[in-house]
Amino acid sequence: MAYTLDSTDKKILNILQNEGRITTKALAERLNLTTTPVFERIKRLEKNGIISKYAGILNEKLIDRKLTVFISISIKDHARTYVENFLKEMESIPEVMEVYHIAGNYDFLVKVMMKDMEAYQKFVLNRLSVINNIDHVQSSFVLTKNKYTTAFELS
Amino acid sequence: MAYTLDSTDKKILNILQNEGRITTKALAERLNLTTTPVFERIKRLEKNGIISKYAGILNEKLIDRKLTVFISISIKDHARTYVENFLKEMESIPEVMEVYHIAGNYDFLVKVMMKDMEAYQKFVLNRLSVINNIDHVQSSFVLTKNKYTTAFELS
DNA sequence: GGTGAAATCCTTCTGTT
DNA sequence: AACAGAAGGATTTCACC
Repeated sequence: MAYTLDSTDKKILNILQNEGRITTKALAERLNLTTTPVFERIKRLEKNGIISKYAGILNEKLIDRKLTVFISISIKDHARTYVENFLKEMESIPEVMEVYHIAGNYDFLVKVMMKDMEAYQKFVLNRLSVINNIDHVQSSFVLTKNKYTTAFELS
Repeated sequence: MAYTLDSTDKKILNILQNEGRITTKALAERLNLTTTPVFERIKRLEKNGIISKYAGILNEKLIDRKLTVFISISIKDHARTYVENFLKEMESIPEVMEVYHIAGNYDFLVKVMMKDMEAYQKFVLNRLSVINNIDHVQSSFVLTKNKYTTAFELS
């Protein structure tokens, strides 16, 4: 790695991962430091890309995106152009939140979040099934989200 | 829904989802508004739980969590106590980032992020295989993360 | 690595339309 | 719903340890 995180960096990151809008001053008080070193450390962590962004996380139920589906997809032709075409297509669809190239029974795992089953049907019909390189598709519908975090526990 | 989001709310949310630490003043300037209405709208969106939190998002490669695995798990006994026991166990493991109860070929989808394959082996051996209600486990190793966003496109 | 202080900028509230 | 203005805080830089 470019450099190592000391215990103060880790404490800062553990807090910022869960309270991204905390003031530097409040963060400094929790660590029993003054604002200057904390300010400088945060700026450094941002500049080095360790903190890649700050995200306001919305409650999907309250903005009418109640349906989450994980779609396992295998493709027929694994030639580069076909794979890139598939990925470009997925990239352009706003309801597609995540796309992973995976090793295992399928080639890709795709997470979509949408309003309801009708929207999902339309997505499959109009966006997925029109890609003619697709071999097999298996949809896993999320019944409950039992755990979800973007925060790593740094120690 | 409790109330509807107007177009100003949506613009605020679209920005805060991607720039969670932006100042109210800078946000207001982008919308050609003064700080007061923007400040009040943000507070309301937070209070109503539409914005559930602000998260600093870290680059997993730079903090030594290069391996992501999606684990599909089916359980033998679906009695409530067994399910709750499984979920409690997953909840307590920091490398487990996400757990979904799903409908489909498996019962649960679990996302873990760890240092390397050795750490994953230890996780399977010491945390997963000791749960004796587990029937079948299928691991999908992430080769590349092609798309990842926590932001919904509100319009 | 850290502190303290000063200038600047932002937040937050009140009064007004 | 939004604006303008003001007081109190926070950010950011700088000199110093």
